[in-house]
Amino acid sequence: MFQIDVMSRTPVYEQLVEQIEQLVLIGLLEPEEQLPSVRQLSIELSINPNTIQKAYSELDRRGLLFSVPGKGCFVSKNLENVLSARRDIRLKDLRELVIALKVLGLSKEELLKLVGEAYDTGLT
Amino acid sequence: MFQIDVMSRTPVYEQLVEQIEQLVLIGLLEPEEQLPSVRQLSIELSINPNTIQKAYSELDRRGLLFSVPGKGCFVSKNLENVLSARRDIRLKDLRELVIALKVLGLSKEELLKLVGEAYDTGLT
Amino acid sequence: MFQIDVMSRTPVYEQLVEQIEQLVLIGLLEPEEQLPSVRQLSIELSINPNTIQKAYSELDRRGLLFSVPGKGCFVSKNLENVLSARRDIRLKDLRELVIALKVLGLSKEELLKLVGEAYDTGLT
Amino acid sequence: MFQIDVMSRTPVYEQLVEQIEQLVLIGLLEPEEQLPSVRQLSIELSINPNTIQKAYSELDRRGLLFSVPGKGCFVSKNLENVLSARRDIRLKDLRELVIALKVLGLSKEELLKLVGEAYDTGLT
DNA sequence: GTGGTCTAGACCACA
DNA sequence: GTGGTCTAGACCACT
Repeated sequence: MFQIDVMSRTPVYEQLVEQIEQLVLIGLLEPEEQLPSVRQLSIELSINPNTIQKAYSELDRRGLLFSVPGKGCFVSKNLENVLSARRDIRLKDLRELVIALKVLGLSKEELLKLVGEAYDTGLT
Repeated sequence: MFQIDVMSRTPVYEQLVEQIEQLVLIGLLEPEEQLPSVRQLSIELSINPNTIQKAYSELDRRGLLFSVPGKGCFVSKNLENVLSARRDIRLKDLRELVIALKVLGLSKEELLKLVGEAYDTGLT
Repeated sequence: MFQIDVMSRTPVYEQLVEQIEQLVLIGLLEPEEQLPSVRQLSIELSINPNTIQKAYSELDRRGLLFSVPGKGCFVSKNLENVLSARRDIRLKDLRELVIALKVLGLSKEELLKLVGEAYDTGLT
Repeated sequence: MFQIDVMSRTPVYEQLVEQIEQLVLIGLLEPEEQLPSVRQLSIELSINPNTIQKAYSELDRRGLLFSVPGKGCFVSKNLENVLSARRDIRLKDLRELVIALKVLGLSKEELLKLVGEAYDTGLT
C-alpha cells in the first residue's frame, strides 16, 4: 500500500505523511474511512510503531485525519480547509519559484509554455 | 546586508548561501567583486567564522565564487554554466509543483493566470 | 583500518577522503555497505568528530556514499558516473605528467616500458 | 617574461618557481646565466619583492640556481642531480597514477596507447 | 590582514 | 544510537 525507502534522506515518518496525504487528497482514501492500525502498518512496512504513530499524529495535527482512542484513525470529513491551506502553501512556493526563474532570465512566454506542458503531461 | 534568522529550521550557513546566490544572480554582486572577509562578516552578523566559512566554501564548490587563500573571496566570472544548471533544477521543481497543484484541483486557466501575475509583479 | 598522518601537509579530512575513495573504487567497501559511524571512527583514529564529518560530507557530495541522518553512512550503489568522471581527471593528469617527463628528457621507449611495469606490478 | 595570475589558488611564489624551473629545464635559461634582480622583477610583475625573494630562495634550496650576495642570482651549472631528482619524483607520481587508472578499470593496451599519444602530441 | 584546517564541546532531529 | 549544525578558540601558510 505504501512505498517506504528507509535509505532516503527524508525521514520515514514524513514519507508516510506525504503518501497518506496524497491518497486522501486524490480521493483514494475517502472521508470517514478507517486507516490501518499502527501495529498492523508497522508490521506490513517493517517499521517501528513509533514512526507510524508519529506520522499519524502529524496528519491529525494537520487536520487530515482524526484518531478515536480505542477505535482507530479515520479520514477527516471536512477537508476543504485542509485543501485550501495546502494549496495556499503551494501557491506561495510557486510564486517564489516563478520569481527565481525570472531572475535566471526565463521569459514569460517560455515559462507559461512550460507550465502548460507540465500541467497537461502530469498524472493524466 | 544579510538577514539571518538563527531560530529558523534552515541552517544559518544555508540561509547565507541562498542570499549570496541571489545577490550574485541578480547582479547586485558583480563578477570579480570581493566579498566581505570571513571574519568581518562573522562580526557583522554575530555568527561564528566557521559558519561563514562553510557558506563561502559551499558557494565556491557551486562555482558562484572563488576564494584565494590569503587574499579573499571573489565573485566568479563565467556564471553561465551555473545559471543554466540552476535553471534546470528550478524547472524540475516547477514541474513537480504544477502537478501537485493540479492534484489539489487547480484549473489550468487559474494556474496560468497566477503564474503570469507572479512573473509580472516579482522584482520589477 | 585507515592510516592518517596528522603531521602531513595534506589535511586530515582529505587523507580520509582519498583512502575511503580508494577502498570504494577497488571494491573493498561494497555498495550499500555501512561505514563506521562518525563518532566511532573519531575514537578509533583519535580525530575530532567534525573532521570525520567533513570527510564523509565531501564523499557524499562526490557521490561515493550517501548519509542518512539518524541511520548512518552507506556506500553508493550506482558508481559508474563517478568512476568515469574520476577516470577523466586522472587521464588529464596523466597527460600533463607525460609531457613533463618528455621535457625532462625521458624517451618514449623508456616511458612506455615504465608505464607497463607499473601497470603489471601495481595491486595485483 | 612570466605569466602570474594573482587570482590563482596556487601561491604566487610557487607559480614563479615552477615557471623558472621550466625555463631552466627546457634550456631557455642557460647555466651561469644571470636572472633578473628581485627589484626589477618585482616591478615588472607588480608583485611584492618579498614574494620574488621567496621564489628565488626556494629555487636556491632546490639547487636550480645560486645567489651571489651583491651580484645577483645565476642558473646552476650541474643540473644533472636536479634533473634526475625531479624525474624521480615525476616517475613516482606516474606510477601512482598508472595504478589508480588500473583500479579504475583501464586496460594496459588503452593506457599505453594514451601515453604514447600524449608523448607525441605534447610540446612538439 | 586573508582563507583553511582542526579541536573540544554543545545541541538538535530522527530511529 | 545516528548524522548535522553551531560556537569558541586555536594554529597554519600566504600576502
